[in-house]
Amino acid sequence: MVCTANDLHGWKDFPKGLRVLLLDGDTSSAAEIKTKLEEMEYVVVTYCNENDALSAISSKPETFHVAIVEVTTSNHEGNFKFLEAAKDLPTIMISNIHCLSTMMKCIALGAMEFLQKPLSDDKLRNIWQHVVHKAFNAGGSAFPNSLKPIKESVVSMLHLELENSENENQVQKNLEILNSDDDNNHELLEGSDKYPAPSTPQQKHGMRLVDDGDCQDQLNSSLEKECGEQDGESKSVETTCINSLVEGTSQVENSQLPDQEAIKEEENSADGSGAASNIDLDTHDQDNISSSEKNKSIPCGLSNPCGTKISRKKLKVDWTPELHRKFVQAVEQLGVNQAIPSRILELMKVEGLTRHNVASHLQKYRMHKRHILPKEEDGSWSHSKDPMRKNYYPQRPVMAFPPPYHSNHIMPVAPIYPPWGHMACPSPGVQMWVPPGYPPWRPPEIWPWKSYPGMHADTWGCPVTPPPHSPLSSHPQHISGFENVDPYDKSYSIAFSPVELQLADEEIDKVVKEAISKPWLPLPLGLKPPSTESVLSELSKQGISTVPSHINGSQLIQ
DNA sequence: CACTGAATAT
DNA sequence: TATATTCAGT
Repeated sequence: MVCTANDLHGWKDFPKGLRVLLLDGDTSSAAEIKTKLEEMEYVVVTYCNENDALSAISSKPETFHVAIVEVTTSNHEGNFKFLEAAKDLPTIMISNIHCLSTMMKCIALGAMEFLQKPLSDDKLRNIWQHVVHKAFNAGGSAFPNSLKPIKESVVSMLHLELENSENENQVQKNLEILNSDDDNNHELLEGSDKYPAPSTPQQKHGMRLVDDGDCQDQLNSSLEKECGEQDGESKSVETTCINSLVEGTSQVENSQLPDQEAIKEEENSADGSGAASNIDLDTHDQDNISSSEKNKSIPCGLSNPCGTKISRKKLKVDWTPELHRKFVQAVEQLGVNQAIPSRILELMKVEGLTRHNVASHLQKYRMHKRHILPKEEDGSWSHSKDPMRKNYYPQRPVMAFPPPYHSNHIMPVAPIYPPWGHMACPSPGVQMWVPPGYPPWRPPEIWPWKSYPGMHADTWGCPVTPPPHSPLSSHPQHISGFENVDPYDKSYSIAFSPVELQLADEEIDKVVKEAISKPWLPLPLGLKPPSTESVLSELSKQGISTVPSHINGSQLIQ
């Protein structure tokens, strides 16, 4: 298996958001540390006396991942108390005092580390390592729930290393040991957890083992995923991890310089379109030695002696928000009915992306647009659970932009309805019938897709322009064509309000057309199939005098 | 043959 | 689940 971005996802983001309890009687020192930590994207809660801190951890033991506790000559009894009370919380003692016995006592009582003030940035930055350490060493029932995701994340990564290193027996052996050690003994790595973790815990042993060029692309795309939105600090943290993974950098703290290469490479690949970044999906010059035997590349696939650079299994494309945004943009530019993989591919201009990749993604995209994933089949849809949804109208089908509008940001949709508009743009979510009791349409932003942090609500591209009106506000009464179609309108399932009644005619028109174009779908409540005459009459009212020949074609299904 | 879109596999 | 791969149809 290759390094997937997902596998690394949890890891590289990991330090970010880690919750730190900071107990420091010296408020200015506390503030300084808090500031630093927050710059490093830790979440810090400061306490100035141990009682507050104690009550905090006793009432909500899962609140924090790690604690930093100051020891002074005057308060160390209290802090020792904290230390004992916070056995499950990786705790780092900090102090101005240089008393060996105090240090020893702290450590003996379970502190992970004893640091002298002033704290270096590096020490602070790496406190997450204690969390990981604890996550792997804390056993049994004492294992804090808050650490589980972290452990899972790391386990996932280690597992991945295992699979990636088939070509290195030594490495694999080490990893097996490491993996089998997950649950308890880490002598091999750390000696014993009675002793303080060094400031650079041995987790790096595991990381160092990852040495597979295969990861590079994926890592880049992972990087790319985050770069758009995150500040430099967090980037440096994550690339720190990545670098140590890829290059075997052992000193995590020092790895910021090498980072620049990766970042630069990525920046270079960013095109001029203004997109935040660009994926470098390279599908031709690397090998995946661990390619599966089942694949056609079968027998000589493994460590093929003949092939220096064999055609390796393609990397999974990670459809990052950015990549997806390009995709959606391309689809929108093309218009739904022109959005075929090859053209999307052209418009996306993403190197290495294949038509197949796009086709696959397009398939999924369409599936969701057709809300093929029926969830909430109960009646709960009528009263939106999502407060946003209420104000969100899927208003109109995604239409092609005229060429001048091909900018790289999502344009307000000024739909262009070609004569074949309603046919050309089935926009199934918009026009599809909804059986009674069935969720009429789910705005894309609440699709049950994996939601990327920072993924914009319109990332899935559909309603790019929130309608200027709510159903109860001044709704233009004479919108031509189908623009007024509002499949989400409650009028399908809920009593018509007086205002909504104004829409009724339009809705009926819409319904009629829908019925014509999709005869296989059930009619909405209370409606009978229209007669051909009435349909034609309605159409002519809309200025459509002739019914396109394909209007009844089953080709509409596609 | 090259492509699409759906089905199926991983 | 997300993406890749396969497959049938054009």
